[in-house]
Amino acid sequence: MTEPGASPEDPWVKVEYAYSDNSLDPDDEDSDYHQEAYKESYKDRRRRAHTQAEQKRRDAIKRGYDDLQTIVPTCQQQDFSIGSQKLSKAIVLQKTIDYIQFLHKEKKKQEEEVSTLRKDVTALKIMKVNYEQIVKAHQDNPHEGEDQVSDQVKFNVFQGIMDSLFQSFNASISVASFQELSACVFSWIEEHCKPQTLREIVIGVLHQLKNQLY
DNA sequence: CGGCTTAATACGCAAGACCG
DNA sequence: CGGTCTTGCGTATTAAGCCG
Repeated sequence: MTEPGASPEDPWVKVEYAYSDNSLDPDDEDSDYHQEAYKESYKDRRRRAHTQAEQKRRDAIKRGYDDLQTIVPTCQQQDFSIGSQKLSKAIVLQKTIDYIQFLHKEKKKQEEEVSTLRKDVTALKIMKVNYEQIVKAHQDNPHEGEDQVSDQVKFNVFQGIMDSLFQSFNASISVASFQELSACVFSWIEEHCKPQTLREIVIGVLHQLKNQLY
């Protein structure tokens, strides 16, 4: 950076600002000896300053590698036959990359697990509501169900549910080939076999059968 | 006053020497 | 062989001076 007041035409004056040296007088411009000596001093000072700056830069890089080795668990594993050994920079970098990739995979796995657990919670909540309804129905009419339900009744319930599902399936899927059918099945399941939909179907079938029986 | 030029300085990289 | 140090070089940044 240029010091204020320094003339660009006279670099050695600028040097006086940047690297002041009491042993050399930059004002003594008549002396070639002093000029040369000052030039040399300037060069030396520049070189030293640069060397120091470079050392500082290397220190910063070294600190970075040391920090990585401290932070990354796979860099801390020790070979007990040798003891704690310093890893090369290349190895520290490679292990760091591997560790970051491992963390990414772990994160993805955990996100998938959370999603699955959320779905489980929803399903369990629905089941809980159903069981509570069953319990309430039993409390309202304690003698209902004491008679053994016949296989025929069970079959009728199952048949009613399946019939209802088939109607929905048949109405939503109109395809020309088996390949098309295969492709449609999953989207139909996702759309029409949601827990809430199934619950409504089952309730409808049970109501219908109940009316028929009593 | 804003844009351009110039010079000094800061910064970063790479090559080569050296060391353990 | 890997790390460190020194040094030269190129580029970016900054400040001063000049000019229309």
